[in-house]
Amino acid sequence: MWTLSTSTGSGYHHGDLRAALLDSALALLDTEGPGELSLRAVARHAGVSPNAPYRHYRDKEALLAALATRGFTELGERLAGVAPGEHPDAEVIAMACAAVDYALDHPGVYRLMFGQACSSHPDTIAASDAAIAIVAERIAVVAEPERRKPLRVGLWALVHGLSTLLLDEQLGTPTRAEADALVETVVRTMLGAGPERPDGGSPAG
Amino acid sequence: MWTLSTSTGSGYHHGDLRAALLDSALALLDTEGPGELSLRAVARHAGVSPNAPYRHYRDKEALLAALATRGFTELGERLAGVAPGEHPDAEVIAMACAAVDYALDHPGVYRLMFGQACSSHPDTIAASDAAIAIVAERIAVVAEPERRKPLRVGLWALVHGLSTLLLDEQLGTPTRAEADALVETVVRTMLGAGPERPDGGSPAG
DNA sequence: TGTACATCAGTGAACGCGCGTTCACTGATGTAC
DNA sequence: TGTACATCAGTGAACGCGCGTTCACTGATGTAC
Repeated sequence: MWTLSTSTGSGYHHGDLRAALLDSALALLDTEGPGELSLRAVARHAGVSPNAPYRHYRDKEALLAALATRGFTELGERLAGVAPGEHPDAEVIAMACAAVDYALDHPGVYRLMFGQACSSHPDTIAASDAAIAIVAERIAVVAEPERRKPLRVGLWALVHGLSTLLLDEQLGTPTRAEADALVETVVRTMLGAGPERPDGGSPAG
Repeated sequence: MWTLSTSTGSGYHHGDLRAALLDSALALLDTEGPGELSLRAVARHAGVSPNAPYRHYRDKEALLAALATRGFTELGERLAGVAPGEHPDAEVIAMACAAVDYALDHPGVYRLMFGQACSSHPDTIAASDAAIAIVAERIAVVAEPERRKPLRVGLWALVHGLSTLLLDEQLGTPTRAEADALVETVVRTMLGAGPERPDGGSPAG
């Protein structure tokens, strides 16, 4: 089952354990959340002995860093994939929804990404910076220069807050559709745009 | 040192171990963060044998719940203590700062309070609801009815997002004063009020 | 005021557990000839 | 095409650790008489 990425399938040699371990870690993380994740459990899930991971990652921290890096990369792709809308505010709202969706799709990885632990690894930092840059770039279009920084931080905080509150079930247990609708309404309200005004309008502009 | 709360001070009997354990847990939690907190470490910090806590708390979870409950109560007191300002927006901003300050003062407890783990205990839920009610009450003054819910959720998410991003050092490592200033600017910007307009003005009002 | 005793609130040793990590080893792979 | 062998990528057992929790026990307290 893991062997489809290469031609080998002997059983003793795995094929692409490095990637399979990341997949396993991701699967476990989205069930349990980081902190509970153990390297042994990852190996177990990948069907491999407890120390096999050490052939591919220096230690547990290295695997977590790789996971967080992959997370930021995927998040960045989603953000970059948001279609440029006719109205800048709609675009910002769509990006907010995309980010929250990512968090809801990958709770454990999301928590890992924004926890304190993983800020150290250079790869992770680079991937994180790249994702942030995508957002910053688009916000620059919406707001006049001196409002950009607070708006960027505020949006980030708003989205991150919504994500974690939803993940931790502090906003009830909405369906995905309900959660998306909530995020849209909240972001729209906070941006000062009316609930349904199509052209949004730069707040206090 | 722990015995000042009662008259006993023999050494064998502690005096008020129940409260001392909470104090120890709080101290440790603010250093390390939850998840790393062990019951044994709490007992150690309180200068007591590993199983002494079981005399006062059914298990580890019960102690954590008590800690989270205390946290919500203290947070509620800070929020309630925000002086009613002349301008409603200023009041909301002051409450946001108070909440972020609480998080910065008690990182570990804050993380515990808003983690998934502690939402189960009824006392904790009650304390949490009380704190939220305080905020909701004041927001009701600022916004017209149909904007209240998104505004409340949005503010909560914004404040929670700022708190966790600051705690996890994702917004650099500002001093307390810098952090407060940032929070004020961000909240003001997100509310649509101009950076220095004294009367704030209900956004999009 | 003094003493017997129930109760309370600690101790210290032990349990089983899963963890991260290391060790010596071995099966599979692929390359040189 | 066949074979020897270095290298790679796994195995299985073991290490020491700290954990949550339980057990039997004991020192201190306070109350009844």
